[in-house]
Amino acid sequence: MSPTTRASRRRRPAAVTIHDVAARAGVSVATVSRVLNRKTPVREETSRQVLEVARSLRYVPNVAARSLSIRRSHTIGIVLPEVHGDFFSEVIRGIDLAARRAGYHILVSGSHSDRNEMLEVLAAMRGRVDGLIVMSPDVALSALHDQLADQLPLVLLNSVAEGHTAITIDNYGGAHAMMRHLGTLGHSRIAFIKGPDRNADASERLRGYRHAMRQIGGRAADLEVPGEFSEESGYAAAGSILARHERPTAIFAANDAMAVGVLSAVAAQGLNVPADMAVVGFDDIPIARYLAPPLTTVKVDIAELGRRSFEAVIDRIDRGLPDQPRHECIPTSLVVRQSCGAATSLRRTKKASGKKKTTRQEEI
Amino acid sequence: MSPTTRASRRRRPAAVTIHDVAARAGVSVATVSRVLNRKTPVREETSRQVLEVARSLRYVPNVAARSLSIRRSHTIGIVLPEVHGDFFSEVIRGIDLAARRAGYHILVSGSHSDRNEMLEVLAAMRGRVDGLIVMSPDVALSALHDQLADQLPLVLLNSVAEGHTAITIDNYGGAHAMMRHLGTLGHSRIAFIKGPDRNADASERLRGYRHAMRQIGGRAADLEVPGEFSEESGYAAAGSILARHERPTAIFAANDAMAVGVLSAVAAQGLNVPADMAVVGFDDIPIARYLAPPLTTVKVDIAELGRRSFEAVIDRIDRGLPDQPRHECIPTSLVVRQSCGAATSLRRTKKASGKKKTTRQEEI
DNA sequence: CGCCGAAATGTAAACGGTTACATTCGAGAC
DNA sequence: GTCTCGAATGTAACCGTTTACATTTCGGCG
Repeated sequence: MSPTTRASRRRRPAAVTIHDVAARAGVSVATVSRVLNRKTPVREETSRQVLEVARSLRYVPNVAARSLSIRRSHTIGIVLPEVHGDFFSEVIRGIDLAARRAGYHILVSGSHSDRNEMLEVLAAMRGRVDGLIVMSPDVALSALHDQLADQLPLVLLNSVAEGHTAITIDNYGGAHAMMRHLGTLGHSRIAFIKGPDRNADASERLRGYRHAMRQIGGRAADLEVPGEFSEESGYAAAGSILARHERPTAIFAANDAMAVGVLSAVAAQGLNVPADMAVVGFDDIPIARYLAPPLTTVKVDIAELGRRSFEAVIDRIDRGLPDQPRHECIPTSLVVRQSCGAATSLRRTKKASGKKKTTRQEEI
Repeated sequence: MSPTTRASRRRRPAAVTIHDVAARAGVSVATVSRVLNRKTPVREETSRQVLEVARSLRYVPNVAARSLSIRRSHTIGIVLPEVHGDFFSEVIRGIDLAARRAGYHILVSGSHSDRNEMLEVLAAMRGRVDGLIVMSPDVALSALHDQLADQLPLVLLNSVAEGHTAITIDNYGGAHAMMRHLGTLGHSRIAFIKGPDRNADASERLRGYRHAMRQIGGRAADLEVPGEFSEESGYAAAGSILARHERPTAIFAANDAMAVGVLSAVAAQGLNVPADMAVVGFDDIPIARYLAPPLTTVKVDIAELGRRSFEAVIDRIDRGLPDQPRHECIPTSLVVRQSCGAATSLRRTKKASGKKKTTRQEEI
């Protein structure tokens, strides 16, 4: 029974397989496989021959068969709360870029911060991916332990949990630096619009705010207002802040989306930013510089976050898992624009370049 | 040789397979498979038994093996110019939602509108996906014909090409409706900031603008300014428009990102929107309503675009390809806010609900 | 000229499912 | 009790690779 005999036995037009290539090139499938995977010595001559036949036949290896055999899918799974929005899509982009270079694919799914949905997604990815990048700022990871415990290399994004490798943003440092900046400008009654209660980023930013407030000597608690990271919640929060009898002089929104809402609310009351009220955010979303006035904020290199997390999974995949969990922290930088009322000369401050945590950059 | 004998022969901890389940449940692998796939009659009793064992063993079918056997990956590929940004990430979200419901996964990659990169991505997806959703507003699809021609079900997003099913947005209708609206408000010297030259969306929007200008009687050509769909290019374009000696009374940016730049530029010149200059955009990105002043724009249901395109691929996958290419068009709706200077009473106009093309909705 | 060992290649057994086909089971008809 | 026939289940081939192990090839050497 020649190798070609069983071509197109069942459904479909039948694709060309490694057997077809082998037959046509007059060698065995093993040789073809070796040539294609650059393994073990194959005579130059044979190699060229095989390659040529493969190309002429438009042979494309069947990934399923390959995966089944080598037990690798060359795909990594990404589970995020959402798959849209400035932040998440930028993370995806960062990962995609790195993955592509490494010959990997990405499988993306949003969990909507819902425990069951998350479990579902995780279950569905099982077996499809060689590693997992999970971001779950809201859902307690312990709840997912069962699914995550299986021996898949895992990297946590912006959330920490014992025993797992994690990559996070320096939320605390960023918030703290922003507060120092506001302090420098003379502000001390600084209101803070918080993010969702159990969101890890949000609570770190809050921690930075509180710590700085304590240093400044303000009573932070009175000035904290709840928010949900949405423009709408920022708008609402600003409303409540502006209504205070002892009005703060600055508003620090825990993310830019809320800052956008704040700007809108402040303008709606006929007040001027930054003259009547300084407004700052966190994230440096693309439109931040185009707001009126341009928003002072904390810049986060999100794509880098994605890139690093990919490197981390790959690392664990490649050397088998048994290395201990690491924890990386991506530095942030202050971007001073006009909404904070700072003099707007172009100036760039870098502390001893290199391992700086939070750099500061001012722009026009 | 009992089925369990060959467990863990090669690498890795060895996962539990269908054979293990079969052995433990005292049935054959065929029966297990049938139970799990709800195929052909299996006795209620047996079924329960198998299900129980499977659960207790935490059995998860190996997708690679399954794919290899049934020649389906239950995954569809998505190729977009970029994977981040408001528009693209929203498309991904729409597709993800629909896909998840149907038990499908998505494989995403960005092409950066580069021909070679696109070919690469397409090649890498071959065999991994059951169908493709491709958006390539810039790259001529003919260049990709070779890769696309293979028998994979394909749906084009926002671009049309002979012989392919396509889903597009009613860019023409949306732009035209916006122009009618501006006309109603008394504008006739309306500048238009175009999108990238060979971008399909951009040229349709331009077509809508031109057609409307002809009806209004203006000489459109003078008033068209190049743009690149970025905030920055909008800013620059606005600058050149404002410098004209016979200044237009309104600026229509081909997308919201550019409109953001325009607002910023107009403000920078100390002019007021809409009093001195009406500004409108296209897309209705999330922050549009929070801009100062809130932006009048054309709303596009992007998630819906994603959803529909998914339905379309699935359709073709399920019934085998041989149905003729369809072409669907997603309607748009006018969102009147304040940047156009219209009276801002809340009013909602719907023409005979149902197959309306462009609806108009005004809001506070 | 036969022998040796390394290099090159071939053979066939996995990988873990699905499913065509064969087999067994069991209830009702006679 | 036997026969019949559909329902339930089992057997094993097949999906297309990779790769351990077996086999062949071949250049040099005694």
